[in-house]
Amino acid sequence: MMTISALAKAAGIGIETVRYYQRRGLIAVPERPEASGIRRYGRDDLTRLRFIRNAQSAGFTLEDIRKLMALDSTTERSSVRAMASERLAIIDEKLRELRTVRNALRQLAAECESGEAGPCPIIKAFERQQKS
Amino acid sequence: MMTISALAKAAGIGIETVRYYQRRGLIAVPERPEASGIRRYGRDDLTRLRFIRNAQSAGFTLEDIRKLMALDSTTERSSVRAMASERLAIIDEKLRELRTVRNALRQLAAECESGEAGPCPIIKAFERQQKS
DNA sequence: ATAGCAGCCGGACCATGGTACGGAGTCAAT
DNA sequence: ATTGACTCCGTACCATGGTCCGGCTGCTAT
Repeated sequence: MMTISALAKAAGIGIETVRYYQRRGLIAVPERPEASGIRRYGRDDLTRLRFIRNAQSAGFTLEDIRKLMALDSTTERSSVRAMASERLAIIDEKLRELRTVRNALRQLAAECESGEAGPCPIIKAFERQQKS
Repeated sequence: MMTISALAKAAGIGIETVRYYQRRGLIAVPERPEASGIRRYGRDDLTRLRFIRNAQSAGFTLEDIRKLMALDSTTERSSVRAMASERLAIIDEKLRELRTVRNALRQLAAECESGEAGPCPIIKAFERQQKS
């Protein structure tokens, strides 16, 4: 069991953020133990916080994440599948996009590297890979 | 030459967004032609708007983009290179992250697909690929 | 010449994801 | 038993990237 600051540190976020998640209903607010004002947190809380971080980098919003976690212990498989595959499609799209953009940037960096005369054609570099 | 609404439409954004970019100094506010109240926009403006969209999907903030465009016509090559390669590193990291996350989601979807008994282990699915 | 749709403009408002503040209570060490 | 560090809690504030509003002016067709 740990205090909120230990928890926040272990999860790599700020204390205020933990409290913010509590307010948003993403993590439970533990009971105060036996007439103490200080709440204690356990491994489960840490696991949930890590889940939140990972899900965030998957592009889920905090609201999505709240719903996902609510589904975790239910047998609502179809909802979970739906959210996962929807997000999967978005991620695949984002991956394609990022790869394209990376290539454009690489090109730009390369062209900017060679020769020292005149400006780098920044806007042009992006023009060449107009997407959609 | 076109009106603001034609410009916005061509760029795939809203009129208000165009005006917002003007306020932010990302695109110029054209002179009103000869005692008319209506400003006219040209291909250059469209090019700039498209550039903004592309740079945004590369993860540049509007402020970054403003700076980049300001550099476009200067000979400040080193600044451009610095911004490009910094962003490039971030994008590569993001790509790695997204790929990991995608695999976790795939796994989740797959496990959730097979069998209809019990809950899907959502939180667990992400746990397995704890990053950094 | 007048209706009615656009454009112009400043300022207010919005959602997301936090971050900071201040006053009060708690706890451990000196 | 007092100090100092930490906790709790509500509320306010912040940055980003827009979006909406209302009153005004301009333009065009009838």
